[in-house]
Amino acid sequence: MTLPTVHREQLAVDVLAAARFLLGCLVAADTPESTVVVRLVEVEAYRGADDPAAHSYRGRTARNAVMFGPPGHLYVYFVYGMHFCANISCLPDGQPGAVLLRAAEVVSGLAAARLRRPTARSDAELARGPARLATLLGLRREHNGLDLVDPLSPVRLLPGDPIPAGQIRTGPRVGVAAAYDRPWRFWVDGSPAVSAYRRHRVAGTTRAG
DNA sequence: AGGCCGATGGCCT
DNA sequence: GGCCATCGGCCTT
Repeated sequence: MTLPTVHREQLAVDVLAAARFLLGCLVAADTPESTVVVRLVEVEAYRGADDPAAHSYRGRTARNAVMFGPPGHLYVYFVYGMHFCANISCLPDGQPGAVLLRAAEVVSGLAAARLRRPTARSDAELARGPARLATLLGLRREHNGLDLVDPLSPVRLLPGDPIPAGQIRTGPRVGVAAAYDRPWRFWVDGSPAVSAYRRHRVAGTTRAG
């Protein structure tokens, strides 16, 4: 028998189409004890070529190199000195783009998930927010570049039940200052795991001393 | 329910 | 040196 798989060419598409495609897909992450599986319910699209908010907008660097590579790979970055966030590369090899994984619902491995996110006060909070989701899946620097389409990978992207188009909502990306009005955030209407919209923090509020 | 703020380090100018 | 694709705690409505 063969397990259902996501095909790389399904991600070799524009970031907006890839974002819609990824809603409802599953991500499976192995732990030593078990496997945690989540269902994606909120994502954001970032396109290197013409999107000032994308990490790849100003060209290729060591950090954003995965965004320029083949689709279906994990782009993990470190932000605010303490959090990791995870993206899936898309667009054909050579064209920079990625979809940020913002929120998910736990499908299986709930006990392991709760251990990884002990501060969550409800199961809906386990993976509500990109850093929380990365923590739940155990994603860190060493997972950067991982091939999510490889069935032998410790973190895998799997197809889920498709989300009916009428259940997909769009709006501006959370916490993004550049190109703040682009409705490139996509989420599943009614999911309790979808994070609330927050505008980016206004500049000039940090104090010296 | 929503705003404000501190923590904390890598990346880029 | 400033800016972050954030979170959690504390405060005010």
